Amino acid sequence: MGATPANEQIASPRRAPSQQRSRERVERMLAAASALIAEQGSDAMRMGEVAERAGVSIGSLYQFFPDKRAIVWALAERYTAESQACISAALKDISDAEGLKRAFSELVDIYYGLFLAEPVMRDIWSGTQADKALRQLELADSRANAEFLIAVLKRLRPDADPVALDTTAFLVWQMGEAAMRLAISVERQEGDRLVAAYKRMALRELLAE
Amino acid sequence: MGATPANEQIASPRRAPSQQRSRERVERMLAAASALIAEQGSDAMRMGEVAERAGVSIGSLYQFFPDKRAIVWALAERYTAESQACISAALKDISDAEGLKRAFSELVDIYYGLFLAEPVMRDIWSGTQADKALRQLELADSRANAEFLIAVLKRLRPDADPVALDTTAFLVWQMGEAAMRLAISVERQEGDRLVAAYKRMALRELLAE
DNA sequence: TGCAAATGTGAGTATGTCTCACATTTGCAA
DNA sequence: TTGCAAATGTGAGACATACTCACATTTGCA
Repeated sequence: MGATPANEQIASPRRAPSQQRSRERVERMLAAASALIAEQGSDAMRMGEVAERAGVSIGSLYQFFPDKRAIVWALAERYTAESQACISAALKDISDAEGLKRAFSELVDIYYGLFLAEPVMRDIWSGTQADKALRQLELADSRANAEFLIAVLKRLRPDADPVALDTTAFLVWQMGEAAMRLAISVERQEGDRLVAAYKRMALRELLAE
Repeated sequence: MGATPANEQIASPRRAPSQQRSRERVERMLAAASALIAEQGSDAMRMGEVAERAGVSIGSLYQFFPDKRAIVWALAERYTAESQACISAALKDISDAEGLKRAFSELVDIYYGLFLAEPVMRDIWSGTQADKALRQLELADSRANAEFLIAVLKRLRPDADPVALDTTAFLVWQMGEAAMRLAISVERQEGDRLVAAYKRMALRELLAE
């Protein structure tokens, strides 16, 4: 292994490519990075490999991207910009509950499809630079915890579809973990509000199935 | 910066400490790691520093932990084991909806408290080894996206508490992103079920506030 | 007491990110 | 056309850090 120093900031391209030539080269760098991420994941992607595949020197790479993360981030930005437009379009002219229902449902499908299809997004989101193996262990842990919840639900609702209960309980549990993660990443006060809101949401789902 | 090779597996302690002496030393290593993580985060934690602070050589560290992640994971395991017991106790004897309500609510509070108080858990969960800065950017993006949802809700429910709507929309949105991440980490079929379940859950929350 | 297994050591290796001094090309004004 | 500054390009190597390994020491036990 090598080092990964404490990181301080996200830096934007160190220098914007102003000439045609460099713009094309930057494009090639991004394409190479995208391909490598699709093949091996951003963690295994090597800067030297990106440079080689793009047909540029490693120095050129660092001319336009201050560090490795900047490349990944630049790729991610394209999708987020794209999806932002899509979101605003989908939710723009909703006037009633029925409209919200349809638009929201469609939006989720589109998003899900995007995540499924786009290797770069998959890589970035399926653990944000983290370990695949570690994530699997976390999931196993989470499943074990959700079991307790499943047991409760099955006791309270013996005649419900078991698969549906499993899904609900696992989702509720995972949403809980996600809510906690979120809560500790924001201001304490907002975090408290979010956790309280999660509690309501989860209970509504658990009780009124 | 240094290298971070492709990672393959999670390995357990390379060798279990069988003598009293080594058990104490392993304990010191974990304590040192825990302190360093609390101070600077696991990403900035250096193996050499852990060894030094524990008063052992770096070779000893690797005698019992196959790699850096193993240390972090060993620390995390203590908490997960602890919390697992807590969960099973809280959900053990629930027989009615009222009981579930109370027990679940309590459970969430305990969990939230644990996350808030425990630096190691904070570190592991607040982005699983990932960038703090990147996470902040993601959050900002997510907030921007949630804005569209907030706008819709305010249109549909002009007289509701704005702060509550903000919280709900942001939470629903974040839960959506979390659900997608989850969905692409499991088998496709289960992923589809989870996304569908999220959709129901989110709409229930959005419509029946 | 002796010896094998367990444990301890830290200089050295491997592998990666990123820098820097210098070469080349481009746009443009004189 | 020429000259020159700014933009761009290069890659050897500085640098940082995880991890290994050949060897030293200590322990449990017959």
